[in-house]
Amino acid sequence: MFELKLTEKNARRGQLTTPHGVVQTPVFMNVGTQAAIKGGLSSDDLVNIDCQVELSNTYHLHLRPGEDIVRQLGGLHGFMKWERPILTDSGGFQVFSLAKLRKINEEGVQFSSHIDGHRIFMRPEDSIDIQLNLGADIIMAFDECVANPSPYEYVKASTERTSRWLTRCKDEWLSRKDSSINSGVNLWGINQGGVYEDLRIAHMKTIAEMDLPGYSIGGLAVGETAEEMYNIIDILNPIMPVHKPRYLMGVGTPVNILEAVYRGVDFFDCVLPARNARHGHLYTWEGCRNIKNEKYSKDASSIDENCGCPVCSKFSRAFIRHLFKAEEILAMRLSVMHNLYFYNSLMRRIRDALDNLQFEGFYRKWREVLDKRI
RNA sequence: GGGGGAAUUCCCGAGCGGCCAAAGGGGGCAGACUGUAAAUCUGUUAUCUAUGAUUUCGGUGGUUCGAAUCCACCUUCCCCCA
Repeated sequence: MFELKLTEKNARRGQLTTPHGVVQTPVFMNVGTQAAIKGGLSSDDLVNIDCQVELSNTYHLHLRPGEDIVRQLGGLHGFMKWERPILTDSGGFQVFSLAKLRKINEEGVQFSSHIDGHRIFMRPEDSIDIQLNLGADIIMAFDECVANPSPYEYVKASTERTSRWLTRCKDEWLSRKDSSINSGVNLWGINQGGVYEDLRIAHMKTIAEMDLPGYSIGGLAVGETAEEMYNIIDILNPIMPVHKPRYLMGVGTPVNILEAVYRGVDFFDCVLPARNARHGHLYTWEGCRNIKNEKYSKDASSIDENCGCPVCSKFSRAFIRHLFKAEEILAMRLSVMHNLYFYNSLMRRIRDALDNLQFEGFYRKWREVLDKRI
């Protein structure tokens, strides 16, 4: 259950209780699509970088190793030895990201496996079944993450289908959850509608009536401008259920997150910090730096002098740059640890600011800094 | 001592008379990335007073309207025979 502890303007400070513990919000969920954080981090590392929730993926784990194996090995928690909460995404994002490898109809989505091409037909019921077998604490409705730009008529039809799929997801969840390996599992619905305000509002009203334990905003950060994204959040804010968690899927940059917290969002996830880390773009409290740049070749200081992460307490910029140039996997491991620690500590600072009712000032200060390139 | 082969831009390497500042790869430099088909992808990599100009293909000289490409000699390296 979700408890809204306090608000400052639209920003919210809350906590979510799950079968695997309490989550303090606003929170950034660390993405481990295939039950692993890319870059070589283990569940121990996740604890050390202050991760509250780990996120994995239905489509990818269904293909490999398969949810039956995961279930036999204790669900995702036992499989990857992670004791804190887990959220699984439904495969809806793969409807978008693997668009060339799938066909949609009313019944569901036929994917051609990106690994070997074999066909997988995924209905909403199948996505829920897989997620229940994976044993997540929060499972997501199976939706179509609609590409941007898309014609109004397409988005309208797609969003209406996503509503029908949500009913099927809810029915499957309700009838199956008590006999699943994690009976306390919650299903969250996903809002779609592209950049069309009326479709967004109509869809949110429809899914809010279904009285699900949580709601997310999907289909953003897929090509629209940041202002369009913020506008969608703004128009949804007054019609989203107040006492239920709000999750902005797949977002975003540190400033995106700050702006979205300011607009009332509680949950986030994004591959950006991990992917950027693997590519040498490291976040600091002065902005983002590309550690591979030549100017760091002799720099003895840490990635961020003001960072308390296990990497910054020890290693120099020059060393990490060298590891990238030498293509040592340690470059990625250390960089991913740093960036995820940065995101998790950003969220901690946001929560602290809210607890002290000083988020407004925090927001105004850091929105100017965090996306800078240095 | 005799015979044969090779020298190309940061490196390897293609080119064998004009379409060559010179393919391709590597390396270098920089950029992109937002519910992860991403350890991926893109740009760039002689110089300048830059929609043009100048200097480059071991060196020097020559043939030609025109040479990285043909000729002569020189230098260096590799292989084979003695």
